[in-house]
Parts: sequence; structure tokens; C-alpha cells
Amino acid sequence: MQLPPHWEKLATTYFLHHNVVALAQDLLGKIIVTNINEQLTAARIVETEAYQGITDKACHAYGNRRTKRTEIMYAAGGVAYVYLCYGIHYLFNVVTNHANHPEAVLIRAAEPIIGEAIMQARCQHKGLPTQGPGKLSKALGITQALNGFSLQSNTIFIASDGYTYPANSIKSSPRIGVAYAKEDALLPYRFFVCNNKYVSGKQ
DNA sequence: CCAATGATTGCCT
DNA sequence: GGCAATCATTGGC
Repeated sequence: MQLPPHWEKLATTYFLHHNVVALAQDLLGKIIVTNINEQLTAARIVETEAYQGITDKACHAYGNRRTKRTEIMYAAGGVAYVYLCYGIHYLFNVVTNHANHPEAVLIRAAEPIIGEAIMQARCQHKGLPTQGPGKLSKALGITQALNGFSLQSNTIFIASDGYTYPANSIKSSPRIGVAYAKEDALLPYRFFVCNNKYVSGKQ
């Protein structure tokens, strides 16, 4: 696989950062790359959410809950956490922090860079292929089979081309669809690039 | 064992 | 704006 020369795969150490909220914000502008069934696709991340470990009621690992599903969140950062939501959609998360600190960043939306036609086709050419976490996974070819995959693999990883969004174009808000988390539902852990058409929901 | 429920989307009115 | 689709995971019995 040949990437553009100035793209650099993010190293494992990047994902070991202890502040998942800061990491969620920093991931805006980075590029998610998948190479599935010989189909290369890449998209620049424009919307993320932080899930802050065992004290965050919205996090699957709240209360140190360890189940077959959540187990991968307890691994050291730099692996994929993929799970099925509403019985229909695969949601892609990046596990962060050191082992036994179960934190993750949900990647909610991205702007296509490479393989836009592949993404459109995977989404049956309906609407923007990478707007919203379910469609994004579908467009990138992400399924449960990728759960636990290392982001150092060549199948799925995150790269930087040095681009960053200006600080004044980044906004935060409460996370989407977590009303059940009561007071933690109000935490401003969603980050997005404003005026970007791929961002889901309200801006 | 079984019923309830979601980190959503798309189609319908 | 409302709601059905659709199923793995979860927790209670």
C-alpha cells in the first residue's frame, strides 16, 4: 500500500495519552485510513466524542464493568473498539490511555480524501457517505471483524499529514444519544469542526 | 431462559 | 418531526 509521502501513521505512544478529552479534540484533522478487501479509503476526521473511563456514566466501561464486549477497552491504547449499535450500525472507537484505563474516542464523522467512490458505493450512494458514526463505519468497510485490531496494522490506522483545523473553527457540545447518562450527559465531550457539512446533528 | 434496550439511520407523512 | 428497523449485549429471574 502506498500512502501520500507526507502522511505519517500515528505511533502507539500517541494513543497512550492519559487525557482522552484532549485526545478527542486533537484527533480532529487526523486521517483515518482503511485498506479492506484491497480497497483503500481515507477520510479526515471532523467529529469525535470522548468516553472517559470508569467514572463516566455514558461510557460502556462505567463502574469498571468488564464484559466480553467491553474487554477490549481495557487494553492499552491504539486498538480499535467496534460494536453494533441498535442492532444495525457498527460504531468505530479508538481505545486510548494505558492498559486498565478503559477510555475511548468515538469517531463520528469524517471528510473523504481517498476512495470517495468506494465509500459512496458501500453506502448505496445515499447521502453523504461519512456523516454520522454508523455511515462512516459502513463507508470505510469497518465491521465487528475489526474489533481489537491494532492501529499499527495496515488494515486500519490513523495518519497525520500535518494539517490542523484552526482553533476557532473547533467547537464542543454534549455528546449525542447519551441522555441515559444523567448528569454526565451534559459534559462537553463532543468535538467538531464547525461549518463542515459532514458533521452530524446540530452544530 | 427471556425481555429490555441502545454512543443510529432512513423513510414516511 | 415521528417512528420503524433490527439484534448483540445485558441483567434479571
